[in-house]
Amino acid sequence: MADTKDRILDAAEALFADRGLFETSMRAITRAADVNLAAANYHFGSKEALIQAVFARRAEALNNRRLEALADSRARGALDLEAVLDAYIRPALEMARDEKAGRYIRLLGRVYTDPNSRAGQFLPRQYDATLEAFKPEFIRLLPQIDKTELYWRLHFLIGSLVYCMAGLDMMRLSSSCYLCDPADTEGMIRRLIAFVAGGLRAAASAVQPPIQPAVTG
Amino acid sequence: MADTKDRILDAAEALFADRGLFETSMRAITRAADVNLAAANYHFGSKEALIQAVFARRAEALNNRRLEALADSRARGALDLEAVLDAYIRPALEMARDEKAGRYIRLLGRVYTDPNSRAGQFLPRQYDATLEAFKPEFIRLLPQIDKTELYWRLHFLIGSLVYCMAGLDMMRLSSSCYLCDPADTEGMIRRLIAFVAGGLRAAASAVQPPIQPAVTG
DNA sequence: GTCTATAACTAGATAGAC
DNA sequence: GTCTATCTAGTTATAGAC
Repeated sequence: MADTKDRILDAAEALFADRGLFETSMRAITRAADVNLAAANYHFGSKEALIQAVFARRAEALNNRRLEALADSRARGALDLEAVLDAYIRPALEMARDEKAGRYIRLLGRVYTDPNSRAGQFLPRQYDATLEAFKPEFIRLLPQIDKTELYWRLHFLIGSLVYCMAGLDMMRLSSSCYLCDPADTEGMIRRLIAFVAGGLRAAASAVQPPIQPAVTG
Repeated sequence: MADTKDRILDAAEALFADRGLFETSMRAITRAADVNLAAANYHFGSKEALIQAVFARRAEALNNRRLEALADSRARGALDLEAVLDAYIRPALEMARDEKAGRYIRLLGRVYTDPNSRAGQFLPRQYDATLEAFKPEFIRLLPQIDKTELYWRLHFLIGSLVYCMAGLDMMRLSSSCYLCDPADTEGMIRRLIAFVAGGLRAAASAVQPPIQPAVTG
């Protein structure tokens, strides 16, 4: 049996992932957690603080799993591009399969594209350092790609990943995706790695400089 | 001077993009539009109906620009993978530069990862047909990629694109992206096309079948 | 730590005058 | 079509008994 604080965090995490931060009331959370409304405010102080607690609880675990995966691969000496991508992508998508932590991954995928959400203010702090730790590997493995280009590509990579995290429910968005099995985590991980590896390795010359070099307003 | 209905749509679109659907009250919208609260309900009936009207207003324009771009390229006979991607990606990201329609693109990018938002229910209907129109071209241009693999890759493509649409504000997510200029629309379009083209073309063999073929729960 | 009760406020929607 | 005023129901947060 989880104690009150954990039950509130679990219920909040699940409801936030399903309905959104703002759409979820403290009353709905405490009802789901079978806890008194006043108790939630006693433990967390405010809804805002509860939101932060929900995110803080899992961020460190995800960061650690990514950094450990990178260190493990490095220890085995086999640090090619696919291995680096695996270390970054796999922890997130495997966590998505976990019944409880999976709700956090879905939630994270949702608020990631939400710059004005309150989450947009602390998420960078929670995940920036880990991305920075991966960056030297990308630079080393893709010396032919200039840095501006590379950073754009990392941006695109994160977009694909976040979209997968946000929910495989979204696959309905295209009716034709009936062939894709959202439950096939391993297939999704491998396919995503192959896709972004291909994108990262694409010839830099494929991008011509803008037609109007610098004078554009 | 726009009439009342358009002023309400404009204000709603802007506020929805900045704060989210649920976070924006009818009062905030009518205040921004300098319109009476009751007038908004008179014209649209409910907040829900107003939300639908905001999305419906621009969806057709975006679809048409994509389909016209595809037809134009086809008419010029130069229909390679990059041209197809350009026809799909450019209309969205160029629209993002427009002062008014740009707010819709940001809004669209945000709600796209929000399957439980009310928007998640009508967005598929609004954009599915257009994606279907592009799909035969991808199949034709990438015959070596099997369909399941290809549909996954289209999913990843949409993820990258949506992330770009959602906001270049997000680039702050990684401090190192100071090199990327979010205002460089043309550069972003070309780089995104190069990236996803590389991903779509990646060797299919890069994805091995899952370790446990079919028996996994 | 947990509860009841409630304060203080905001939401969407509408009735009815003009 | 546009307004004021208001209804009903929901929200966060807290005071104070236990």
